[in-house]
Amino acid sequence: MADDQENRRLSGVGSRIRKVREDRGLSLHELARLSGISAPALSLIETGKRDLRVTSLCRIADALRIAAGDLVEDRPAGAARVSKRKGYDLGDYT
Amino acid sequence: MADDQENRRLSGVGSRIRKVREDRGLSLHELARLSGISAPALSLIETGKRDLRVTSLCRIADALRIAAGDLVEDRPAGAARVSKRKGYDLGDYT
DNA sequence: CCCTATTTTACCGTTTTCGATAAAAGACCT
DNA sequence: AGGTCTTTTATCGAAAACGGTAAAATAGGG
Repeated sequence: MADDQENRRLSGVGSRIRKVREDRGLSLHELARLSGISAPALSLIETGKRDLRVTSLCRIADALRIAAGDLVEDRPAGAARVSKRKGYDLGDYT
Repeated sequence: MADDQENRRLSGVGSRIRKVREDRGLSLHELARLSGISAPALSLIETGKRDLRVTSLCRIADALRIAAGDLVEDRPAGAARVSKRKGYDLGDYT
């Protein structure tokens, strides 16, 4: 762990959460009440210092009324999302 | 915990992982090697018995070459995804 | 400056993930 | 029947999440 790539992932998740929360005009304490996750824990999550569990992610997403998938990746609101794949052409997989 | 809604969520995540893995023709052991998550752990995850961490979800998604967000929610491959938002009109938030 | 609200950080105790390993259970084939 | 591959389940120990609480920072407003 302390992997650099994973840190970036968690930071991305955290900043996305923070962004939406601030858009909603919510404080950490309010989001804590809505999501059932304590404010200190939320702080760690939003700053990318905690590797949260999937159910926690979903609780936060529900509280923010956003799709949980939109928190784990940068997904421009109305993105087209074509080509998830059709005929899998994945390289080596060795 | 043992919340019913969360169990459904985890089951959904697990079955989505399993589906993609089988589409790729991978065994649990192979996915374990690709993702760095042990086969027993993967078994628990795919059967919805474990609340995995976000970084684990991402490692699995990377190994399967799929977007991590597509694992946490049912997102029909080429879905339009309109209207994630426009002007937030969320009800009470009390 | 003081006061208040918000956020961050630290500590503690409980719970849970996770890898490793092993064993049990299935599935499929000859 | 055996054999092999796959999946599930169990147990163990380490690491980490999480809530709670409390204490520091960090803002903003008067």
